[in-house]
Amino acid sequence: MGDLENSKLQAMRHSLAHVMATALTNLWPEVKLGIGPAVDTGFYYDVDLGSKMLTEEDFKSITEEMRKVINADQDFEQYDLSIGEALKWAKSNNQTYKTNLLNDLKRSGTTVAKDLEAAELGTITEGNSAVETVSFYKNGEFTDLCRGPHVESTGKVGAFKLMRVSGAYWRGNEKNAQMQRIYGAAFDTKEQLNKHLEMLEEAKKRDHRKLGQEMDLFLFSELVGSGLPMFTPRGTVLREELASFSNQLRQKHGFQKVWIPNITKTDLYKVSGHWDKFGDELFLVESQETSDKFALKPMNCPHHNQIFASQARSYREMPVKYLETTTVYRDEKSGELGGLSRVRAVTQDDSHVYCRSDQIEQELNFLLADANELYKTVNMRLRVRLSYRDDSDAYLGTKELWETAQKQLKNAVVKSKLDYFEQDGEAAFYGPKIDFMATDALGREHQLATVQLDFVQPERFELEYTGEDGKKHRPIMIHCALLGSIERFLSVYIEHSAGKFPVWLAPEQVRIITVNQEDSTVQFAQELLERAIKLNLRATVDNNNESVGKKIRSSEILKIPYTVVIGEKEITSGNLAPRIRRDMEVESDLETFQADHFLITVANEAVARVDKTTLYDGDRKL
RNA sequence: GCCACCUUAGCUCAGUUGGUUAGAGCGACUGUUUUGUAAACAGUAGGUCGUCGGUUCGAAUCCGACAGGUGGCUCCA
Repeated sequence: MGDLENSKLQAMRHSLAHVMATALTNLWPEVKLGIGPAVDTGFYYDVDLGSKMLTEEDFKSITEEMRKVINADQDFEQYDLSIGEALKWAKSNNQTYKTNLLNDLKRSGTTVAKDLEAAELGTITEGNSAVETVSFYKNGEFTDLCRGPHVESTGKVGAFKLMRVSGAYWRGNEKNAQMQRIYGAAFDTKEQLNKHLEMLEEAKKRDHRKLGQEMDLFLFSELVGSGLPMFTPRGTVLREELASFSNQLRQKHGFQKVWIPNITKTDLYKVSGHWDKFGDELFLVESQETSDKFALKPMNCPHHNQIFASQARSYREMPVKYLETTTVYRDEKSGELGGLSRVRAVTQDDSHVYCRSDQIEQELNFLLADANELYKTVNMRLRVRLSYRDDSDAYLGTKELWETAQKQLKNAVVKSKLDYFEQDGEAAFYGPKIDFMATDALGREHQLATVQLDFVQPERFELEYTGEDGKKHRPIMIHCALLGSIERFLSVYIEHSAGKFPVWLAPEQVRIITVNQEDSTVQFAQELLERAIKLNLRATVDNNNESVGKKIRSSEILKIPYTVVIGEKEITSGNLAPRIRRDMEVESDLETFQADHFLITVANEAVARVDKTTLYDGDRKL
């Protein structure tokens, strides 16, 4: 989409916010308006209706009122007022939020206007000079403080649908009053809107919480507590296959597995500096035997540092690389939890490199290659953001160190051929980083993997190695998680794949169904199962007293990739006609198999992590 | 943590304006059937209606608190 079209769409969406505000004012004249910008897929307006609580049932009347405003095709007229006059307008209309905005604009030298507000209000930030005049838009009887731009008239606003209402703090600050935010989706055409709504529908069908239950992957229990997922045998297969893939990739590059306990004395975090950073998020553990204070680990690096520091290190053994898939615990605020995407027990496929500053690039090459391979295998497009420091003093470590590190970061990324962009001021205070963005089958972007350089922890823990010169040197640390957190990754991946896992990840790869329960049939099925298990396949026999159709159905519901039916025919011929999950692409000559040939083919497919699944494509429903 | 909404059997859901023993489908179990590529038939067992408290002659239904969930906000990356 071109910039021009894009800005037209933005104007249209923003105009719809005004149309909605007009409708709300018509319906509830006492409404106080906050701000109403265009967003990604539509628009919203924050409003204060006093004690009136909007629900989705109000959408019908609001939408009808909006239709009236649209049908009246009122012109959007722009005019300027001095700040003083604008304040009078706000006061006489009892628009206290607008008064608040105008007062800030008046002394804009001191205003910290958020980007959204700046765009919405047209705050002139250059030179920090106070604003003297402000822009208004009027349509029909409705007037609003607004920079625009708008479409010419209310009749030209495209297709929209009110989506939901939720709470939102005035100016995004939790100390301020809470307003009601009404969201609408809006697009140029009805078709585009429908396509968007269809995508949301599809997303709902794939919701990992729904599939997690249907496919028996994971669960929560009120007795265990919120944000603490448990995984069934099926879900655990997914976790372990993913983790072992992620580990294998790095083990090929010299990473070694380590193991650490899940709790530690809090002193560890006083040394690392995390004590202050984590604050309330730290789960504290009380010892009944000693006076030591413990905490559940919220990250692994300080523990790993102890392993590194346990010996005198030579430059010859650098880099030292540790790997561990382990769970960290963070006490998130209750309202922030949701499904597997935000949990309180987070399993990271964590790794740490301790290296010399001249080895950064080489190590990054490895990690980028690993990330590339992992995301290629799970069929997600990857792009990266290089997050650098800016000129402020908010960073630790020398400028020279930052410069050489950032240069190596960029070299490695260029070499990896990944799409990338660079951003100053996005680095952590302790080092620059690479953030990976993975795009799922519905086009949504997720941040999963990260690679971060760290100049601070080696300092805090006084990590060192002896150089060629016989002197002590500080290593650089590189933190890396390829999946990020397994829980979060699964929340994304289950929706990405809609639960149609490729063979290597499928909790159950082959299901053997018997046509009847006669001894010969069951025995043949049992023997086939044994051969499958010898090939490390995850297979089961279903010899329940049910119709074949019924048993096929339950196999389909579990999205098992291959289902074979065993009856008279198979027993006599020794050939199988596997039923292949519908989304998988198959070469035509693979339709009937000699039994062992079939099992070996599937086993090879699993080992090679071949992915035959076809992903969602908006125009082609699967 | 804040705002709104939600919580009835393992799952998905009915349940009139508060009124006897709270229903259905799927699943589970038992029996009949011996099944050929997405649902055979019959029967049985499952619920202190999330928990605690209140209003009422009477509460799944009304009110409150708490827990859990959902959508946002804030946070986090």
